Amino acid sequence: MKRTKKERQQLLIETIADNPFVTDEQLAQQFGVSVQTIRLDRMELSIPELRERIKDVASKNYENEVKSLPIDEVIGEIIDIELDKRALSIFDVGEEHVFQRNGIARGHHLFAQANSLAVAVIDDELALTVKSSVAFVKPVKAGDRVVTKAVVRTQQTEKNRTIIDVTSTVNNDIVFTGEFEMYRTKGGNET
Amino acid sequence: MKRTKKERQQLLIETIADNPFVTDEQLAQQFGVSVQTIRLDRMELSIPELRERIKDVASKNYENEVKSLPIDEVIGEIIDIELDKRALSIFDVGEEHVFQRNGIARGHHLFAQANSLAVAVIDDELALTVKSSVAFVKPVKAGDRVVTKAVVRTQQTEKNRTIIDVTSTVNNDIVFTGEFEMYRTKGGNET
DNA sequence: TAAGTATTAGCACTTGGTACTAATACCAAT
DNA sequence: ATTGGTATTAGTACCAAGTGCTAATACTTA
Repeated sequence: MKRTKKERQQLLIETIADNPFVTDEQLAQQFGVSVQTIRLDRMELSIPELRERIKDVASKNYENEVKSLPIDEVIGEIIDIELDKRALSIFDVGEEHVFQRNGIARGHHLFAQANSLAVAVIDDELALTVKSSVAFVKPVKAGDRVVTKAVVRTQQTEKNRTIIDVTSTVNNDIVFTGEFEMYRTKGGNET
Repeated sequence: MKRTKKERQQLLIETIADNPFVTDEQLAQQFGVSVQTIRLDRMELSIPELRERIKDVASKNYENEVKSLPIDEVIGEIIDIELDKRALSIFDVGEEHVFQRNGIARGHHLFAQANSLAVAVIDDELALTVKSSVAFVKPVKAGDRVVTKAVVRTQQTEKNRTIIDVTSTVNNDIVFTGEFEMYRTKGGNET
């Protein structure tokens, strides 16, 4: 037994906070108690039911969501895209993206923006990064607006592979360049 | 009547895109048709039901908020480190790190773990990634535990530069390799 | 007028719950 | 041991917002 209702309820709070998408049934199993117990716990703690929790999360986002991500799964905001040709995204660097010590953006955020864009520009159901070479040319600071451009290379090295050149700039200064070799399911030069 | 199914369906798409929180019943009323008609329309257009739509919005948020790339100093947990020599971290891949479509981890999470580790292993106040070449050798799935090892190359190419080789494995299978060229303020071969 | 599409109706069933009642278990104190 | 109080479990009826299916009706148009 997990000992004392109290402990269980504490755990319940944390579990749900951590993942609001969990059902009573899953919780019951996880804690080795009945579904009813979970329900009672939720009532005592006034934790709403799954659907309400989800709705909360959804509507919370929804307020600032409309502009944030028209296209799924992208770091940064895509502002222009021509599938299989080029794409452009912007990413505003915040305090949370930089090293406290020196205020310089962590490389992986720039990489993430570039990688996301490379995935997005490919007109395919499945695109995966196979290899990539990148250079962090100049430091990027909090407050900078990084404009990233991905250009699909026309000639293909081999079937199912596409090379994408990515360049990121801040105020027209190049801060990052990268070459991404992507795998795709469909060929990628016809259709 | 709103004329032609087609027009109604177009409107339906827009209405739902604009506000995913609307029920079939509300839509039916708004368009002056029956609930069944709305359902048929949704099916033809493959628009999911209210709850699914909300869940989508919610999880989209959830990803952007919590997981896109956590602010944390290090992506993954460092379990062993010898400064300027080697470091080891583990990273448990969750549903939130993968493409919904195919369950494969997004490249930038693996990159982030590797990059973080490369930064961490350097015994310096300031370490920045200058260049990096990486290869995503095998797909990583949700539930996988990625063990990443960073090894500092002994010979230096030039002053203030250090090369780090990073290898990530899942169950001893290599899934990712990378070479990171790091900038550091202090020399880097003494002390 | 007959065929074909579009629309509506109705019913059984599903998920993940609420609300409520009743039974049982457990632990302690008198 | 009996009583009491809390904790837990079980079971029922019900709800929202659907899916899936069948069948009937309406609208159009050749």
